[in-house]
Amino acid sequence: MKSELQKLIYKNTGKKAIIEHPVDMEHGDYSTNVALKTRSEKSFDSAQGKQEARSGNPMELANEIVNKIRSAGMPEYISKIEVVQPGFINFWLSQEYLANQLEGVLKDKDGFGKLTIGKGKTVVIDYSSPNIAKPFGIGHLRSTVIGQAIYNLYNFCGWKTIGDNHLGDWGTQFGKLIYQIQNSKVKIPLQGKQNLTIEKLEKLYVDFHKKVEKHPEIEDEARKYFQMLEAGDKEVRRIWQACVDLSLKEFNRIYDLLGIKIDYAFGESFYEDKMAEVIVDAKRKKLAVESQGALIISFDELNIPPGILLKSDGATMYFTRDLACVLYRQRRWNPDLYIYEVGSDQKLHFQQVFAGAVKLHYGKMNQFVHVAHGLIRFPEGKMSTRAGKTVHLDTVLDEAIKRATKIIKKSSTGRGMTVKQQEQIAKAVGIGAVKYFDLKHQPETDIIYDWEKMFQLEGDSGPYLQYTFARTRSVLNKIKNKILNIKNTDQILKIKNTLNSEELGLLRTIYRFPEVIELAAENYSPNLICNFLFDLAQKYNNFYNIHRILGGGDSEEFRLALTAATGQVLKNGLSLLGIDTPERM
RNA sequence: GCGCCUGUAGUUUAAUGGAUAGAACAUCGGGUUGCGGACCCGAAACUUAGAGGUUCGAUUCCUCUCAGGCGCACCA
Repeated sequence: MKSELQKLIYKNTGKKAIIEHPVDMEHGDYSTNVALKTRSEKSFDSAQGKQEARSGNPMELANEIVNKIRSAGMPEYISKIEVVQPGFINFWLSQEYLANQLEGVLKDKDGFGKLTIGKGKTVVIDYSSPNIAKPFGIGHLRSTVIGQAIYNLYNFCGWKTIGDNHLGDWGTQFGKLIYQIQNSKVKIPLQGKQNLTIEKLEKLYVDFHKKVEKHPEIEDEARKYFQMLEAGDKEVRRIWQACVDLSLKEFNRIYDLLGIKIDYAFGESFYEDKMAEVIVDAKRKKLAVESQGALIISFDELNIPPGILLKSDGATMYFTRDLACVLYRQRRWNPDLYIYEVGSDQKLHFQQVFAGAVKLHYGKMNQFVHVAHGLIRFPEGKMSTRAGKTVHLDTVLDEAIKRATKIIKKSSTGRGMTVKQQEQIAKAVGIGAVKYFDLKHQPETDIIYDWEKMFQLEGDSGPYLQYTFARTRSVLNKIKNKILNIKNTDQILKIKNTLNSEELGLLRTIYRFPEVIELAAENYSPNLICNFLFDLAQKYNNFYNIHRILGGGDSEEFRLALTAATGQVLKNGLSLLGIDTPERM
C-alpha cells in the first residue's frame, strides 16, 4: 500500500515522496511531507539560477496536490485526504480496504506477512559463534538470538538463507589451554569416560591468565602449542579434539533449550587447509607484504591497521581464516549478501576482513554487513572470560524457567494442567522472556545486564505477547463448533456499519505487519518487530477489556475475525523472533 | 594519544529531519466471581548530557565540550 501511495504522489507531483505512518493515528494512516520539502528545493533552484518560482507556500502546494488527486478520481482504497499545517497531507484508508486486509490475514494464516523481495537472492548469516572450551556465556546470547531472528526474517522475505555457526575452535587460545592442561594434573583419557567438564576448562583458561601475570614467558610456550596444533602434532591434536567434542555437546544442549538450529557449524578449524590458497593468492596479487617478520595486507589508504595473514612465527590469524571463509562461502553459495552478527568489539576486524575480501576480489563492499550488537555489560564494567567474570547462560535460563513455573502454579490459568504441560509452558515462557528482553533492544546499543529485567513477565515482555496470543486462542476455542464465517469481512462491516475506536484501531494496525517485516529486514533490526507486536497486543487487550467478543450481538462475527487475525499476527511475529506461542499458559 | 560508538523520566528504553518526545518497570490511585487479572484505565515524572550551527522544522544532520563504552598488527 505504501508503494501504491508513493506512485500516486509521483504521478501527481513527479516527486519521490516519503510516506510514513503518523505517530498519532488521529493524523491518518499514512502521511507525506512532499509539500513541505519543496520549500528547501525552491531555494536550491534559485541558487542554481533558476528563476521559475514554485509556489512557495507548502499549504497551497499541498492543496494543489490533493486537488489533482481528487480530480483524477480518488483510488478506492482511500477514504479521506486532508491537508494540515504546516503542509502535511494525510491519508485515511477505507474500511473496505482494511477489511480486505483482515481477510488476507485469515486466508494467508502462517504465511501472512511473507514477502518476495528476496526472491532469487542468497544470504549467508554468520551468527552465534561461541568459543570452544568456554561455557556458553550470556554474551553469546545476543549473537545467537538476533542472528536467528535475522535469519528467519530474510527467509520470510523470500531469500535463500544459509546460517553458519562460525565456532571459535582454532587459534592461540588453544595453545594456552593445552599448555595449561599439560602443566596441571588434568588428564585427558585416551578412551573411556571423560571426567573433564566445560567449567574445568574455563578454570584452566583463567588459571593460565593468572600465571601469565607472574610468568609472562609462558605466552611463548602457549604459542608453541598452537604451532604444534597447526603442524598436526598427534597428542596436541587429540587434546584439542577432546575439548571440541566436550564443548559441542554442551552447546547443543543449550541450542536445544533455546530452540535454535543452525544450518552449518564449520568453525574456524574447517579453514585450516584453506588458508594457504588465500596467502598464495594475496602474494600473487601483490597485496601481501612482509613487515616486521609478519605477512600482512596493508590498509593505509583506509587509515586502519593492516591485517595479519601470518604471524612472525608462521602461524595464522583469525584474519586469515575469515578471508578463507569468505572465499569458501563465495564458491559454495555465491551469496548476494554476507551478514556477520558479531559483537561491536570486533568492528575493526570486520572492516579489515571486508576490505581484504574486496581487494582480493572475493566480493564487493556492499555485500558485506557487520551487524555489530552492543555488549552486555555489568553495571561496573565489562565481562571477561580471562578474569573469570562471566555469566553462564544456562544459569540464566534455569532461573527464567523457575520464575515462570512459579507464576503458572500461582495463576488460575494453570489449573487443570498436568505437571508436564506446566513444565513445557514454563520453558516456553521463561525462554521467551529472556529472548524478548534481548531482541527488543536495538542491536547496536549496549545492554546493562540486569538480572531482574531479563525475567520480566509483565508489560513490554515476551510473556505479555504470549499471554495475549493465548487469550485469543481461548476465545476462539469457545466457538470451535461454530464455523467462523469470515469470508466476507466487508459484508460484515456493512451490516455493522460503524466501528468503535478500539476495533478500528486494531484494524488499522494489523495490515502494517508486512511493512514492519520489510523494514526490520532492511535495517537488521528485529526490535522493530517487537515494538509492533507490543503495540498490537496492547491495543487488543484494551479492546478485549472494553468490549464483549462472544455475545457481542451484530459485532460478534467481526470481533471474532479481529481476534483470530490478532492472534495470527502475534504468532507469525513471535515465530520470526524465535519465541514459542503456547495455546495456553 | 588516535579512531569508532553511545548519552532521552528514578530505572530500562522507543521515535526513516516533522505534528503535544511514545512506552514499560518502579511509585500513587482506580477496574460489578471476567470471552483467561501474566490483564485494563488513570496520575505524577523527560528544558532529549551541555554549548553553538544548518533548516520552515533537530532526539535525529554538522562543530566543539563533558561523561561512558569499544578498538588500536603478531588473542579471538
